[in-house]
Amino acid sequence: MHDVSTQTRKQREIQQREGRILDAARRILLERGYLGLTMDRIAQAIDYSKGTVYQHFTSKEDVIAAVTIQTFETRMDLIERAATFSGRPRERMVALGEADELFFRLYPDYLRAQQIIRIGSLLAKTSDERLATIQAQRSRMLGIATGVIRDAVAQGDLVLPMQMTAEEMAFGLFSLVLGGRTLTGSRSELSVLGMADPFRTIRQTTFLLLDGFGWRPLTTEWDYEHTLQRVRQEVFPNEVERARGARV
Amino acid sequence: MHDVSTQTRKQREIQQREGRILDAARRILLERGYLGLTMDRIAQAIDYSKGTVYQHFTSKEDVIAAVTIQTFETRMDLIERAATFSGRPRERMVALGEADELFFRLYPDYLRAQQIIRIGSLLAKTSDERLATIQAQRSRMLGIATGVIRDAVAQGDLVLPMQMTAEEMAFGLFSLVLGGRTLTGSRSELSVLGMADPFRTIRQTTFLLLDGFGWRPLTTEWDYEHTLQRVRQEVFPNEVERARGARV
DNA sequence: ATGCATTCTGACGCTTCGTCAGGGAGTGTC
DNA sequence: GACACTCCCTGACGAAGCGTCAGAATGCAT
Repeated sequence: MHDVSTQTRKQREIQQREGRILDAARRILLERGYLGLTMDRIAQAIDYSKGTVYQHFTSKEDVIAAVTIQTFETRMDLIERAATFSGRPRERMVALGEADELFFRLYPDYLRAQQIIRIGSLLAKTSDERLATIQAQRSRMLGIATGVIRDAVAQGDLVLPMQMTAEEMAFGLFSLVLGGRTLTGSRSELSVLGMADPFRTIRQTTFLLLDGFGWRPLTTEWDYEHTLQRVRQEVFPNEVERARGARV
Repeated sequence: MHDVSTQTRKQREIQQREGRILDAARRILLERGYLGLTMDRIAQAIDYSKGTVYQHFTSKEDVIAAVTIQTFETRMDLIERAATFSGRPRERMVALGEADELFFRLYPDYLRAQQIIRIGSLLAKTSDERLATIQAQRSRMLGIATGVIRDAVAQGDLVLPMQMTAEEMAFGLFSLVLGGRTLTGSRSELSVLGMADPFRTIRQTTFLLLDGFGWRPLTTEWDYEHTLQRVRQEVFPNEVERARGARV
């Protein structure tokens, strides 16, 4: 073996380069879309040869997967912070929703990468390891949501309706949010719908779905707008500020 | 000008070929995914040269768009039939949901094509005319949903909650269904969720969302399972039978 | 048969992908 | 400082797909 510090320097350089690749990919993806993202372009952007890029990623789909994995960590960070919010379980669920809304406002490129990756035949081109990571991330996020649901049941705030499981309820909530974001993402669909503030609509619909679940206290019994204010001030003051700045 | 009937024969032939192209594309898309769909492959499948395929479509994305447009007509057909179902407005909304569920059961390839087309930079490669058609189709479908919502309001069964508009409510419903289908589409996500019957879960969640909207009669006041049975028997006997056969 | 119009074809140039033989650059040894 | 060794980087290359277009083929009219 040779000098450790030198070894490390090189390794650090490589590690760093991976970050630069992802940054470049993110930018290109946002500017030129999926078809505009090419390995040559990435290589040129980071001023290395294509072969070097291929030492980090097996394909351009693999790069995109890595982009989503990286950004997902930020997403989880916000969600985990939201989960620490103290209050009735339903208030914590509202906090989770707010965390995710802020996330999508702050990182609009995530949605795009996500949608590309979701296309079956593309995901198949990523490395197995990355695939497993994505799987693990999803289940981590799901765990937090079902956890809050179970807490609500334990506290007597919620009786699972129609013999649904906590997972099925979480599935419903995720569906609503994912679908809403997807529709929001394609400008043309929004214009058809003539929606002013899709984020607000998704939020309101989520509130009403929770009412439909019979999750106490209902919106008629509790001021969730106030809860929202608290979450924003107490948990996400910086993010709210940044989201205000970012035009989405 | 020459003989009209001959002219027509040729034109019919061309028309017919367009159908064959779409059929082939659908099949290839289902079997080999987006990346496996190539213009050469399509040409080979219909036993014509690539150039001929290009006389119908400008690009492979254009083909996919045409696939969705064609299948969407089937979707609209089911939805329009559902809209004729007589009953309280909420029952008609249930009928719409059932129509769409049957549609996705019967034509699973639609979801795939849809997701591809939704990716911005791909949609950009389709012809303007097709783009306009897609736009028109969406607004047609939206119109039916908002129509039912407005009927409910007119009949006093529904008071729009939280100052939402009919369009925003429709947006919420579409979001839920679209998101649910998307999650259902990717096997890996389902396995994480451990869902037995995602279609049922989406249906139940929709019911509960309508409850959340305060749309009378609520599930506690009315047997919508019975409504569902009626819809299936009275409007979609054939489709239900076919859906039973199709393993999705 | 001949001319004309319309349609079809596949070879072609171009782009991107992913690979890999060969050329550094850095490190350790004497 | 020379040499050997390892690790990393490079860009040229074959393969594959895209979209085009000059020319062949087909069908119709006279």
